[in-house]
Amino acid sequence: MAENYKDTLKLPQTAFPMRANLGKREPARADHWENISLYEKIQEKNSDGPPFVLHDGPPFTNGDLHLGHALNKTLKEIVLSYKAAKGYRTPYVPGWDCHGLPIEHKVSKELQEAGKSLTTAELREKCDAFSEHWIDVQKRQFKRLGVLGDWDREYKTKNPAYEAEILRTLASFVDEDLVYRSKKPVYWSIPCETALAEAEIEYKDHSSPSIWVAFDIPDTKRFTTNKPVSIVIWTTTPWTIPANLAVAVHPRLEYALVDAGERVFIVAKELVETFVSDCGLENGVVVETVIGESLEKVESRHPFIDRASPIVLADYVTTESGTGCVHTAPGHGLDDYLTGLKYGLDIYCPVNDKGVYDDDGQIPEFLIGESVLESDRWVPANGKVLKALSESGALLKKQKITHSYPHCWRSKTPVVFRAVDQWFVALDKNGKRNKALEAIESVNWIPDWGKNRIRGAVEARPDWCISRQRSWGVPIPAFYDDEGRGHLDTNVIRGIADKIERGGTNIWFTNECESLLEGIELPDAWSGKTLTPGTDTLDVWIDSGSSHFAVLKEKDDLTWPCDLYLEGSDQHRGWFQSSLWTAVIRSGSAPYKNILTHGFIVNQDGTKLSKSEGAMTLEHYMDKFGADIVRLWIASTDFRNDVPMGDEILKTIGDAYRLIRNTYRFQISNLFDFDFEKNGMPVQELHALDRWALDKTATLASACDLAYERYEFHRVYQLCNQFCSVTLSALYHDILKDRLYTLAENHPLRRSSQTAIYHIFRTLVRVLAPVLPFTSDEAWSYFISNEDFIDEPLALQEWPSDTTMWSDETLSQEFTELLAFRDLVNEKLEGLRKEGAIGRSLDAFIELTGSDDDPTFQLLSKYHDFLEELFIVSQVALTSGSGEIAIQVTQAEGGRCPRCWRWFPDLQNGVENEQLCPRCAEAIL
RNA sequence: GGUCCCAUAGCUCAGCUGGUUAGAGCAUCGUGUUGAUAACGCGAGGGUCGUUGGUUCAAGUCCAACUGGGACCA
Repeated sequence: MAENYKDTLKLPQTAFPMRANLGKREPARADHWENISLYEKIQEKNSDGPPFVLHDGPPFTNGDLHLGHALNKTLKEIVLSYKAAKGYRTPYVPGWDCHGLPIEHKVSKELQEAGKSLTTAELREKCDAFSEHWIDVQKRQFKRLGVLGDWDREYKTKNPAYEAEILRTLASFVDEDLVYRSKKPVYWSIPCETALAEAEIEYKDHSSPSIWVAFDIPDTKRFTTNKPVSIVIWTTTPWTIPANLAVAVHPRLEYALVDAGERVFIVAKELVETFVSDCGLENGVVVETVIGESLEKVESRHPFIDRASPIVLADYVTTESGTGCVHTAPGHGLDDYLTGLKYGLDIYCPVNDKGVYDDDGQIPEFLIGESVLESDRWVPANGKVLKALSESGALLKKQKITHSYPHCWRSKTPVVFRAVDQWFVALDKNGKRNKALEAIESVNWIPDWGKNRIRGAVEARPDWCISRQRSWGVPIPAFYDDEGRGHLDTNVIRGIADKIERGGTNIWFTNECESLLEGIELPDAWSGKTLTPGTDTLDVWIDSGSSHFAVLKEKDDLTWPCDLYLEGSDQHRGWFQSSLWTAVIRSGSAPYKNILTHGFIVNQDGTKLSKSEGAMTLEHYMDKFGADIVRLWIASTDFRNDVPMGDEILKTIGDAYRLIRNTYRFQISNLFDFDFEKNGMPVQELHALDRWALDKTATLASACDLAYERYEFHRVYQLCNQFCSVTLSALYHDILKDRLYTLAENHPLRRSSQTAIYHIFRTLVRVLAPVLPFTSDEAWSYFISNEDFIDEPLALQEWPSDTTMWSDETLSQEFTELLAFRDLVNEKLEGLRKEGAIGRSLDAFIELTGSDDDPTFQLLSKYHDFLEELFIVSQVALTSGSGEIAIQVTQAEGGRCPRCWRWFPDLQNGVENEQLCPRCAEAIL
């Protein structure tokens, strides 16, 4: 019976499951790797290899990982895994970015909702715990993703030793005399007496006065009119008028002089009509127009303070509302501030922490002590300013306006914008900016446009504001005297850094001044002063920007500069830049040799990920699809551009994954009775088909090698995908089935093919391991011992090196031709199949007629004995003739061998009287 | 609004320094097989290379503008 013959076949056997069940099974493998200290073993294996140091950009520790994290970390992992396979020593110290507003904000909010109010030190404890919690979570999720690293030596920006290094970076800035104190406007909550960050602002509707104010221009001779001329501004914050230092116009806008009878007003030409009607100047007539540019530096006078208010140019001026002439108070607006810097204006802010006007010698007496806190009712400051404007004849019109206005998230009151003293780093001093630009040149930027991007960022960056009025960060060890002047000293910073290294930054918030400074030599200039420690913290970009000092220079096995930073392209302005500045200032050169950037995850249609999709955690994807699927998806895209994600893409990746998995499985299962030591054959002795397959494998390995080298992982994906589906599944494996299943166990052809499969598997699994570590390692375990886990995981295997010996150019060309001919045969077979004459190709007989002079026919003749296998048919006859090669396909005649299913002319075909073909008869002896 | 980046079949990618009818895999459709079987084979259809101009004997490939998308900044 036929079934009995099936039992005599060498059918594939393996315990390697067809169904991956990755979501469930991967965690065990990740655990296994950890249990056997795989990372350490890899390091040990390559301990004498050349170093390749990738410095990890630390993720922020405030939530579950999402796909963006996976993208970044997987790319790093692929690089390192490949480099390790190539014999490089690849120490990898993962890091965590712990300080910062989002955490402080979240924690504060929770405390507020619980009705608790804590001291700064207590708040910081909570932030620390919050951050620590997410470090644990994220670490677990990264390990689940298959990220191998030195997790025991991870770095945290909140570690005391790290914090000390941050302060030493600051000290190096002070050494170079780059740090200075100046004002800059920030959002300010008056009831809370604190600065607010963008994230702490809530926008709500608010009713404000809306006023038109005329600033007289004394020099009327420059205009054709001889009436008094005023330039008109429009504002909704009357209380900032006392701080007005300029009026901004757009350089390329046209401005009109509107004659309203007794006076002439300047407003943007486009807005004349609305201005005239808003201010009820019915008789207004345009008598002259000038271009904005020509008004630059023309002097106007402050309406009630004896002070010039020059006209300045600014690109941000629009004609969407107002008059096209913008009231400019550098101490009360960011645009105004930048314009102020540009024109060398004072960053003037007469409003103190409590939101009232200080007596600074300029503020009119009637305003001193008045609060500028906005409310929907009477605001004393606004009222008195309006009164003064009105009395001086500058107030053309006032009305109420309701608009969206920033409010404090905590006190729910309107916030003000006010300049407060900040610490800055002068970036142009001592040629630092040029140094930074030079350092950029020494770095290899991938893709190359990255250089332009960071160059633009470095060139355009204003002086670095490094102070924040926050709690969850590294304190700036500045001391303030009785007059409020801030003092920073390099010795003191270093002394404090040493203390913080031992006791953590909390000492700054808990210890008394004396104990902080105890044992530290103070500069002479500080003597005799009563000092108070400041409460500002450092910009967190100094935190992460100091990582190369705190990590690369602190650990002996790492290098400074390192070989590679690999982050999203947004870091050109962020971490790449902050790291560059700290390195250039403190060490004179860039901390990295190569910068590789990736794009961002977008929807399949190319649009930004919506909130709900973006909020989907990495764990969700790993549980549902598997880490290897996530990783394969990442490898499948050209990550230098946007990385699309969607259901269709996930499905495609799933299909590609199954193709690879089944390829592994087919190979493993057909080696069940193969022992390379005993049954392996020398490559030269292998059958041509097998040598061809090895040639293809060699090509694949070298192409993938190059692709990895160039960080073009999508090429690895494409190459392997095509290799599995075309070279193997459709050709090599399909042809091999007959040999492997039906020939006698030790038949040379069978062993030849098994030898090739053995080599191919070892190569393929190694090539794909950086992308698919779980599945590749799983397959490797089954390949080695037919068990799920082994002690020598795949990651300890070297990159395949014997592949170059498999190349065979002549054979490759011959096969290219044979395979092209095979396509023609297949077309014919399909025709016969459509007619219903045959089912499987094995049912066919092929007669080829061609000229003996025809090179293709000669080639076919050379491989005559192999053609049946190549075409997977029962018989192939070659007949000499003339002209083009004719392909005659007919149904095979005679009988079908019940064991191998091939047809033989002299075989009886009948269930009753079964008869085997000679080959099979021999095989089952 | 500014700077930078991207744009080739339904999807993911090739297409080098411009040169014959633009390629691959997957997906789709049809079909065979049931000895890789929640697997595998065979065949077929599918793109005016985002749009519009320009340079050139010749452009997916160079230039410009525009459109759409993304990153950063404002």
